[in-house]
Amino acid sequence: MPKIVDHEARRRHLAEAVQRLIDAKGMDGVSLREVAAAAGVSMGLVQHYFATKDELLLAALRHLNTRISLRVAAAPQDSPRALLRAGILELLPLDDERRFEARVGLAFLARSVVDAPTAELYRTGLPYVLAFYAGRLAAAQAAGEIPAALDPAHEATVLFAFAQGLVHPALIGHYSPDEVVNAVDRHLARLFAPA
Amino acid sequence: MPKIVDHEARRRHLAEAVQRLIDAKGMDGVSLREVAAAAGVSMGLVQHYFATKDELLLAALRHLNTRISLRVAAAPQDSPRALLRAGILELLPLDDERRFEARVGLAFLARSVVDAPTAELYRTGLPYVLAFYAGRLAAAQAAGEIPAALDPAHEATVLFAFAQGLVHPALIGHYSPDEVVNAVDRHLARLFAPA
DNA sequence: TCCTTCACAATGCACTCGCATGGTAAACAG
DNA sequence: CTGTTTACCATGCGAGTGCATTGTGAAGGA
Repeated sequence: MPKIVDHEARRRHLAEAVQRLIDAKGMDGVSLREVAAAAGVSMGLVQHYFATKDELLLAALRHLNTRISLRVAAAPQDSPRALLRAGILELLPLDDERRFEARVGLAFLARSVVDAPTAELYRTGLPYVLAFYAGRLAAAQAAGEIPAALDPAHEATVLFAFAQGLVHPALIGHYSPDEVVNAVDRHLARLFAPA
Repeated sequence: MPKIVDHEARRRHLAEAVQRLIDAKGMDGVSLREVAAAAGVSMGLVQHYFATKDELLLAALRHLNTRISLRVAAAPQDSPRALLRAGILELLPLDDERRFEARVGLAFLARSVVDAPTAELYRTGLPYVLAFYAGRLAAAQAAGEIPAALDPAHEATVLFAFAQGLVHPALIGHYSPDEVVNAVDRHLARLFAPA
């Protein structure tokens, strides 16, 4: 047996280099050579771990998704409302880290329109995201914090779409982070208003 | 004076070819050669009307914006509510034409993250779009169709972000056109509910 | 010791890219 | 007619692309 290497660590390292490149130059600023340079490795290594560029990009997207998911999962589980709020704010470019993720994420969103495997990733992931929101909404409903007449699934759709729709205006500077948080809080306040 | 040519017509023709290419292959599927081929002209002509590729892409985005704006402006001016609804549905991929526009628009949205001139276009355009929604909401308020306690500017933000957030899930097939329309109508119905 | 296997590295290839260059044809002014 | 201006076309260049190929060194099993 030859050298022992942590494959997953290498792949993560490369995926992060890809994300940094997308953040800096956009999706078409990503070339195998630049990825290798950004990761501080040779181009041969990149090819060793990813057979094609498509695989590399897909891995970068998966890595992004798991990072965000982990952060949401690590949010304090206090009240359904707080968890819901945290789950929304994690998607919005409120600080450097989330701004980075939002920029990269938007590039992949656009890619998914013309790349079937990328679209498939979103298509399978979306139900889980919506179920998360709907679940918190239903829990709040059970606790009597939200009118029972509301449909959690529909409210989850509105909430998620609303949050997603805030991303781009925030990225180009139309809304400040404070304005984004305020907009979200006003929306939540209305949901959690007494019937 | 040499040959007389309709410059704007030529530029529009090229801009539409660019949009078709973006729809088919995404933003990085656009090359000067392919644009020329898609437009049925020589590559030299493309260069004659656009000094750089960036200019060409920017023209394609402007052309897209004016097309959508014209359609919204042509909507029946019945009630504020109907106009508001029409103004939202025009942005959503409910039929082939709007689906085409949404796909192209999303590509430019992603580009605006890394291309300053593109971002500038969105940044200057957004206030007008939001003002359109806020204006219709205020009119409905004046007519007593919407609770006076609501803030038109905030509701415009929510409405527009919500609509924008529906675009991508609809594009990848998570929501059918009917589901999209229903979601919008449910949101509107709540706004227009008696206080 | 040999030999296989894995982990890379280096190079080369065929292709595409945006753009610059240089030419030609047509239309009108003089 | 000549000259100038505009509208194009064809070609070429240098740079960069993804990927295939080949080579090399190290780590263990037999």
